[in-house]
Amino acid sequence: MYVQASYDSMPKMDLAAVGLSHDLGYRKMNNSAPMGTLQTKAAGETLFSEGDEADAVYEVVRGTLRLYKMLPDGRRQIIGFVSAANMFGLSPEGVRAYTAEAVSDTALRRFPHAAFDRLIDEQPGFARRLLNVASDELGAAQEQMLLLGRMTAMEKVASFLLVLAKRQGRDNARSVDVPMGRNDIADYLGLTIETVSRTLSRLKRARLIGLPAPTRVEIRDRHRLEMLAVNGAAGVA
Amino acid sequence: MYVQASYDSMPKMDLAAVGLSHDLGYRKMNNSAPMGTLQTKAAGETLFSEGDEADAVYEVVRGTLRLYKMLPDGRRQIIGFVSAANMFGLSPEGVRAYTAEAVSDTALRRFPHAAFDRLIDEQPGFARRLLNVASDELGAAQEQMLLLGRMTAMEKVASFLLVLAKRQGRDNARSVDVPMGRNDIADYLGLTIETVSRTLSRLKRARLIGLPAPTRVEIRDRHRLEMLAVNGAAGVA
DNA sequence: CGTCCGATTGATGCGGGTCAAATTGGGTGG
DNA sequence: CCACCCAATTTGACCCGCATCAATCGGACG
Repeated sequence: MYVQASYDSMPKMDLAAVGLSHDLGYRKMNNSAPMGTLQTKAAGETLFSEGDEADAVYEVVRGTLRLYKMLPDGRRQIIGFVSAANMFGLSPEGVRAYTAEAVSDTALRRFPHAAFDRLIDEQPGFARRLLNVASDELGAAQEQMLLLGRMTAMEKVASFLLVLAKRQGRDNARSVDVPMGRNDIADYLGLTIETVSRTLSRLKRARLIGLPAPTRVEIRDRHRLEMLAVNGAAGVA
Repeated sequence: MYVQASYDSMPKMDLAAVGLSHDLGYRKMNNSAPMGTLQTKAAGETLFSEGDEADAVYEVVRGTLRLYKMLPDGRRQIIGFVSAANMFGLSPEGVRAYTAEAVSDTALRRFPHAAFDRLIDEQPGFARRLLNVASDELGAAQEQMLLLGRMTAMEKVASFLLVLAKRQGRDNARSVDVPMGRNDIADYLGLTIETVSRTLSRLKRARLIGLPAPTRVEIRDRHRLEMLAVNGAAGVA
């Protein structure tokens, strides 16, 4: 399992949730042969649930997943969306802390923990890479805490759109793909679907965005949107 | 810098914020000689600020710190409290993502990143330990997202008290020390100080807790408090 | 063309924020 | 030991942003 380290221009990886991308080189580490087994999930299907035994890490090949936690009465908090070229599911203790479901049809590569652990021990630098990924994830989670705890609905929605855009972003692409429904957005931002919908409508009315379809947002005035992401509804009808 | 691994019964460590504790053995790793330089901060003093260059990791020897992020208009979200025997401040990219301030008078040990990185590379197993810590932190951050996004004030406060108790916990200790003020609690739970105060008062009136002093909470009915942490205000006057 | 499901829009209510005032208690000096 | 001071906490009155409840709306599909 020893391989030559080569960390440049490799697939991206997310450790658990939040959309940052990282190159880990797990592919080249196996001499360019892709390790891990491929599998698919149709939209809405569950990959694993809170409480399940955690015995593998996943890479998203195609599609998007939502990761969420639930309260006993059904209230749901989505802790992150994971899309192509990102990884998730690393949890050292044996039990899943959240559920993973396909938002759209997805293809996934599965890496059993055992193999992953071996790499950590045998491949110098690999662990540090993972650590960097974990720290970035942690940073993103902390950013989301600021959003959930201290931002208004308008700030939350504006921030969300900008993060989506940046994540997909060919730089300043006008059109952003929104694969998840309003329900998912609401449960990610700590709002209701009605508030998400109303807020998007306000942004549309103010001509900051366009909504050609529910799953597509056209950013018309990025600058003002960025102002809103920090200053709230000030300046929007 | 090579040492013999020995991971049992060692000081605890927090990677960034949230109160989980982990044994990393960084002390024994240096042949029992404590590495790192000692320093102190008086209550209210700042250790580092958001945006500063990150060049060290810290261990809390005595006291408690708050880690927080702020919006440009002054709104603050505390992302975690760190107390004795825990660590924080690991961030691979060069810039601090949050500010660290002393809640009470503190003593800290400072570990420059360079030395830490060397340990990661040279000490087999150390990186994996760190990774476990990071993953636990991430899990705690996700738990806090659920709290911030989907819990009521009552659930937030009840959860907070129970986490505090468990963290200090000689098992089911009645009396919990609350070193941080109402302002800090509010900014940690995404509430205002008035709401925190009112909620604590309700719990006191309902005889679930006692408040012998602002910095001390006596847990009188742990069971009902646990119910509240999940079911909200149902069943409290 | 009808059905269905997600999204939008409208009307109303409430949990928690805001503004303001009283209370408490720890620290200090007489 | 006591009186005072000051900051933190608590309590009160009121208000608002977002949730809730309730219709429509609109596009995809048969």
